[in-house]
Amino acid sequence: MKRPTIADIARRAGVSKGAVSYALNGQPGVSEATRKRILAIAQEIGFNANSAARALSGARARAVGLTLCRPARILGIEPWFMGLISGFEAELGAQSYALTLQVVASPEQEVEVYRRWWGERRIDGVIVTDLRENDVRMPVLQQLQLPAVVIGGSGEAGTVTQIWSDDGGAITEAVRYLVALGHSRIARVSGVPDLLHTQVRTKAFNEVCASLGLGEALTVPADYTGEEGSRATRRLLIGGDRPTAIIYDNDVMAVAGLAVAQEMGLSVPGDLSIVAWDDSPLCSLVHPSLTALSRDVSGYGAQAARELLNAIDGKKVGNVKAQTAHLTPRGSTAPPRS
Amino acid sequence: MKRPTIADIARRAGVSKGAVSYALNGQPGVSEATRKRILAIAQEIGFNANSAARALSGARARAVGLTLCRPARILGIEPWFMGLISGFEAELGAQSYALTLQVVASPEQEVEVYRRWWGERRIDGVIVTDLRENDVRMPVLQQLQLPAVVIGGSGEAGTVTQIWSDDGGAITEAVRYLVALGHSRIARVSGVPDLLHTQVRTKAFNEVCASLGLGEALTVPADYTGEEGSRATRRLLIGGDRPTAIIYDNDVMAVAGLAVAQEMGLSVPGDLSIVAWDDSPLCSLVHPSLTALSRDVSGYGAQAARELLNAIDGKKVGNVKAQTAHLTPRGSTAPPRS
DNA sequence: CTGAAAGCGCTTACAG
DNA sequence: CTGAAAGCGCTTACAG
Repeated sequence: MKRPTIADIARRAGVSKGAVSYALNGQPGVSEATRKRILAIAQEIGFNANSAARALSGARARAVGLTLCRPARILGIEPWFMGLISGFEAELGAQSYALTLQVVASPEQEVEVYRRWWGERRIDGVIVTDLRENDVRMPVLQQLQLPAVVIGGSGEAGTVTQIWSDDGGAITEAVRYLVALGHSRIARVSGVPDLLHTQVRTKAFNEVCASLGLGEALTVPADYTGEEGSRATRRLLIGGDRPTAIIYDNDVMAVAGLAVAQEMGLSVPGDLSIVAWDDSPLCSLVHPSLTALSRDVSGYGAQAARELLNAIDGKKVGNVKAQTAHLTPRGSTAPPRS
Repeated sequence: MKRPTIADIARRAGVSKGAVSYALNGQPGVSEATRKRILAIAQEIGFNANSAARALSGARARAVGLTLCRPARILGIEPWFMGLISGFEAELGAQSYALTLQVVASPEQEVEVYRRWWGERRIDGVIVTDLRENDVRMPVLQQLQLPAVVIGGSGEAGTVTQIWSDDGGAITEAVRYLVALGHSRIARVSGVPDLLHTQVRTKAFNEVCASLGLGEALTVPADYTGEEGSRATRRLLIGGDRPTAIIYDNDVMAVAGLAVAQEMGLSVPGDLSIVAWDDSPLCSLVHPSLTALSRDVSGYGAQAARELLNAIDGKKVGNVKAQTAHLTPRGSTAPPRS
């Protein structure tokens, strides 16, 4: 059961190994008839080029890396990453690129993994998520000259291709919608404050609240987990002048917030309106279903993969703006009961 | 910025490349002093062995493969897979094995991916999930002699190492608990009926219901998605003689079922008790929190990875029984309101 | 204990 | 259009 090599094909076709390589890779240097014959033989014997040999002789590793820096307990229920991953796959699979995954505990570990992967030539590029202010990974990517694409930056020009979306615009739309419904006390439960896109959202939230005369814009920082989402929600609802609407930075915290409201005997949306970021099936799973800022997460992932493949091919690309999330009203938002 | 090779180390240490290789891999053939010197240099210049070269010269690819055969929309919210993945990682990372992921649409595609990966020598083994009756993947694994470990089989001896858990025992415990609370009309919403562990659960459910004299054990088949979970739940609750308790084969469907009950004006647990399989943070996220059959999913994954590494090392291992899921009572179960 | 060399399976200039 | 050969960076028998 030895796995077939180009030498086997060459022997059966009566040509050199070089010719087989050219034929298989669609390079010029073999006649059309020979190419056809070689391809037929390869097909017949179930040939797959040894990826190690290929990578070693200067070609690509044909794999890209993704590190996931979240504790296991949150990774599991945040639909966001799996949505991204299936988007990557749609694009990578088409080009038979593999996706190599590693779960890490900190950005420092991510850096180590990047170094190791790149040193081992195990991957041709990486997809970077959760960009932070002064992110430790960026100088390393630059130093290693590791092709990369960053997801979730602020859109500011940098040294690495970014896929970003106008989160500020999206949150502005959400606030305007709530105000139109009659809300004036609108609070927000945010994701990790270090993340760049959290900062973008916070800034936009503050601005729109100010411009609409809503007074102080209250953002309670959390970390995307259900536990922190619950805690932040309780903190907001316990006060005397409690908000009539809360915007959450992800769907998991919004669902947790809904549970807290129910547990406190508040009706949603009667006493409290809820808006979730990152619409996912989770938002439609609960009762009432959650109004959400929707975007095509797997499309976003596919776009990122496409840009990364371009970067690997040496095509320098600037930042790419993805679709802005749009509001999908569902059962969790309504005029406040006065 | 050329990446360093063993030749660079050999030159700096004044030894041959062979000596460097022995030193780096902990093989005998170099003196302790030389080994130390070589390791220090490798450390200093940030050497990582080129994985392609290593794999090509007969060593391992140091990667294992995992295919995920679920539509993107469900993958995203099912905590199960991410839990498994983080378990794999805990074990693989420690041995610096990489995890290669591919999302596929069907078992037939999984077979193709296995063939390609193995042909390319891209991976040393695969983790197989969602075992079905007469699974098309099994003969291929055997034919290719591809090291593998199967998750979620029935525990019957086969040609491939299995990690399995006693799902029958777990569901029996859940039914007994509900009966002890006073329930007699207990229904179940199952996962995909083709899957072996679904069949194991169904059989055990039927048996325990019969042995406790509960009459016909009603299982409505679904597919793990929220949509089907809702549909199945509606179907069960619409009838005249509706169940007072429902056991769901995963957490996502249980959450959907809870929403349906709420939407129909039924109180949980007053009018309906709910038990979810696969306890995950999702179960604690909703209100009321869901009673669940818990197990350590990422521990399960770690165990699977460990067995796979053993299989790759040629150690033949029999089936491994993992911890049986145990009942974690929460707010969604109570005596039925009569 | 160490060095020189073959070989893994490809790709790719270089000759014919 | 095709063949013969070098080379990618390791590992591993084989001599010394």
